[in-house]
Amino acid sequence: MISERSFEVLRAIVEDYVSTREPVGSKALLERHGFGVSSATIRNDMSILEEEGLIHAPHTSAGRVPTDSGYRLFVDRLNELKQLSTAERQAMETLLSGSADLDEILGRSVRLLSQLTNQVAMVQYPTLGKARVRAFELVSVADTKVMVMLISDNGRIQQHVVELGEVVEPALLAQVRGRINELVSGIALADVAAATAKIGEQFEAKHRGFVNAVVLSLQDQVDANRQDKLVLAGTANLVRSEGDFGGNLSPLLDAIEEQVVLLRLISEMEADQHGVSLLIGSENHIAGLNLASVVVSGYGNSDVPLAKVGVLGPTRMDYSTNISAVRAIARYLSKSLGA
Amino acid sequence: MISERSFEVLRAIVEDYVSTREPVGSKALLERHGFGVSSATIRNDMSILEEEGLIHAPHTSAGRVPTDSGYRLFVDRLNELKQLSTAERQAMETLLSGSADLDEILGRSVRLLSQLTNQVAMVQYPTLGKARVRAFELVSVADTKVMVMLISDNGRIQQHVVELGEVVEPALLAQVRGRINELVSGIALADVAAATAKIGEQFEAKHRGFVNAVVLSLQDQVDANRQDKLVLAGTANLVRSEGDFGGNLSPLLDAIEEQVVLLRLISEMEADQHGVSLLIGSENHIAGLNLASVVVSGYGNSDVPLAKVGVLGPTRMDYSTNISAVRAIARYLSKSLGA
DNA sequence: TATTGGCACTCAGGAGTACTGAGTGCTAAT
DNA sequence: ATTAGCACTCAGTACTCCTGAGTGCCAATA
Repeated sequence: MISERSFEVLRAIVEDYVSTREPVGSKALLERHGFGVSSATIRNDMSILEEEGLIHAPHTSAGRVPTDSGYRLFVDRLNELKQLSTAERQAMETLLSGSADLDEILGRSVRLLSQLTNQVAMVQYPTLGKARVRAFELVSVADTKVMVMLISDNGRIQQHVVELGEVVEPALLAQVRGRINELVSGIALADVAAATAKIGEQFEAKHRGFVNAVVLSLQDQVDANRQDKLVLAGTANLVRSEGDFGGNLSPLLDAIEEQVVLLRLISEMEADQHGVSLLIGSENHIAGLNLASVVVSGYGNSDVPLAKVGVLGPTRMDYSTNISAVRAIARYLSKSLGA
Repeated sequence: MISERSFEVLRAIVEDYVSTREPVGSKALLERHGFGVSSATIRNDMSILEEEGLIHAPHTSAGRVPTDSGYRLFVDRLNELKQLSTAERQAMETLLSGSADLDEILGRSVRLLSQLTNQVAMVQYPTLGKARVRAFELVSVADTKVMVMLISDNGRIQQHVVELGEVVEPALLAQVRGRINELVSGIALADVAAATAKIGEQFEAKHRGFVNAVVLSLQDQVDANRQDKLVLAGTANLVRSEGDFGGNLSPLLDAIEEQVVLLRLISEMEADQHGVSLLIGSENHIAGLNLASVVVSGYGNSDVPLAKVGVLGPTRMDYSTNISAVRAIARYLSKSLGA
């Protein structure tokens, strides 16, 4: 077990390294943080930390840099998080004010989060989980096109325009709309496919093409909830911290385009302290992301998280700020969507 | 006036420089393109080109690099564009197949364009121009929330969820919906505000709050068409050609986040040859974009363009490929949205 | 007049060398 | 357990030298 002071030294190293981006040496450490001891003592502590694998010297005559384990210990012992500034709180308030639909809420949140943290921010679309159908709508948008809409009781709206290839009379449209609504209103999304499976039979043969097209679109929309989507913002921030990634951003950028990888990664993360979970550097097992850290939190109406929100950045990030920003945004999302 | 061969030399320099990223010298030029002359002759031609300001030597003992004017002349004399490969055509076909709503079409197009060109692709949302209202819909999505939808006759759908702060009965909802529809169906978008201005008066006082909230949202949506939006894709590509921007991407990234700047830029560009217009390097007068080129084309139902689509990249780009890709996507968009 | 071979000249970029100073590890003293 | 002192290491910088790709010019040629 390392001593209390040794840990303080680790903390100081992490903080200095994060803010200066340069390996920190024993003397510089003394100047910035007034430990009541000499540099030799610090050096002893540092050598202990190095034995424990918490810090590491890039080369003999350089200072030390935290290892992934070092960051991990630092974070695990992080007891007070940096507070959001008043300006930041204000931005949150403004954001909160205008009520809006899901897309807009997520879009704004993710942009705000990326601004607060200067990292790449990501929000996962909420899975519908146990959500139920509130209403089904069918709206004519052109002679041969209808828009199929599915509204869930958590406020999520999905829609899709279907090309029918034939003109459909308003009366029939209304009839189909009514019939499907009867069938699906109030049932769980998971049951929609079963409930609508045989609806075609209830209509005359010549209308079945149309009815089936609509039902198919409806089922697609339900399915689309499973393969959830990710909204990203602030990719530009990656470029600004290119140095921290060894100048090689390609794997990162690829992972970002390949949203699937990120999605799986964040879905598998379990919340720990502060309701936030993080993966530091090589703790994630994705090739090319070993210099990156991910901070995520769940959000949702109750204690059951609907989905995740978080940031991605270099291991050399300001964990304290980022954790509190992610928490704040998660709280906001929970409040906005939990209604 | 420069001779025919001198122009061929310029063309070769542009092509070689674009593909190798290195200043091209007289000897290298001879090897790749078998001009029937000696390197000394080429050098003479090059010195003419340099006098004309079409090429430029980064330093005495280096080869030549095209200047902005050089690229410009090259592009203006570009008579045959690179054809899309069959694979690329196929991708377009696939894209074309699934019919979809506006967001989806634009989203897919912009992604495809960025893949075809390896540049940052951008599509401007179509302004509605002379579009008319096809239908107005009011859908209840939660006890105190309704979704206000506006469907235009060019297939564009806009929607917004409005928080009412009170529960509204379905009957009233239907009534309002019907009334507004009567008022706005078929009229030009520009006239919506006028048509709905006094509708509140037609309802009982206790319902006016609700009615006005709905009408306000409707008017907002019409207004939103004026301040058009831009969809971007492939920002990551910028990073890959970082070298061409002198390693300083910040102004570029800023311009991209500041969509306004880009929007103004592309709106002001007038189509020239091939229906495509381009700004090369310092031809655009935006600080920080002087190493970037922009290729845009209008798209729309008839000859009247609704909006622009294009790519942004380093001046050292493959203009031929990019121009034809932009044209192809513009054609596709026109076809998809012109219906 | 246009083209060519030849030659002197230039200079970015790579390789080699020396120097500096931040930082370490160790040891003996407190 | 802490400290002062000291020898040692080595990344980064600065400097020099060298090479070779590339140019510009000129006199000779077609």
